[in-house]
Amino acid sequence: MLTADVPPNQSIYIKNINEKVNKEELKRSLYCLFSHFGRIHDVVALKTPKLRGQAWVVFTEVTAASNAVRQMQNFPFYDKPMRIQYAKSKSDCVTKAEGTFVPKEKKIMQEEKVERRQHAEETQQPSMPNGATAVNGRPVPSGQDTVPPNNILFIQNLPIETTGMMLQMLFEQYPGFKEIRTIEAKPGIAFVEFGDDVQSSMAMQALQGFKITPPNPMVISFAKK
DNA sequence: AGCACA
Repeated sequence: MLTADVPPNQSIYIKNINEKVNKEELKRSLYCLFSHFGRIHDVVALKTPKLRGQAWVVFTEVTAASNAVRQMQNFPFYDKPMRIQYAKSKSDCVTKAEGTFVPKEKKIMQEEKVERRQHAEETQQPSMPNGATAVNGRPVPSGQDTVPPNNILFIQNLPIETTGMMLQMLFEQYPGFKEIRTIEAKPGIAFVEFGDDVQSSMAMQALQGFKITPPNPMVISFAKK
């Protein structure tokens, strides 16, 4: 009832998105924010008059989409609560993959005013900053991630000789970085605070699996509230 | 509020 009567779909439809955020940044943020639920096939966002403030995130699994719809419902994203539903139809990237794609001959190009008020980037695929789709060669898990997003990250599996300074060097390059917190009594773990959940997610995605020393790929998750 | 992908 809450999520409208749209049948499950591997693509989710998100609305009530802050329209001021730049399209490419939006796609990157969505990718980061939702990649914890499973592998993402594509993120679609348009800034046309009809479509701004909305976006689609295409998962490879319906179950990932289901978890995303439930867990991220009303998530404060750029100061506005996300409203998430299943998409009404399959995404083109999906039908293309399964060979059932049909080009739209119905709709002729009637509304083509490519709004390029900003830079004309053409990076279509929301690739990750470090190109990582897996941590340590393992696929990104999707089940254990029931911890909701948090502006504070929990870092594990650090070599015991890691210093706060070393961590700061790594994390301060990401927007919104606030501080590193280590615990004397507990080497090997740390907390890293960011301004908000979106920023912490970006850093997590970028540094997930990063090795300060070869045998110690970082394991980053959201801290529990 | 608004369901597209060229």
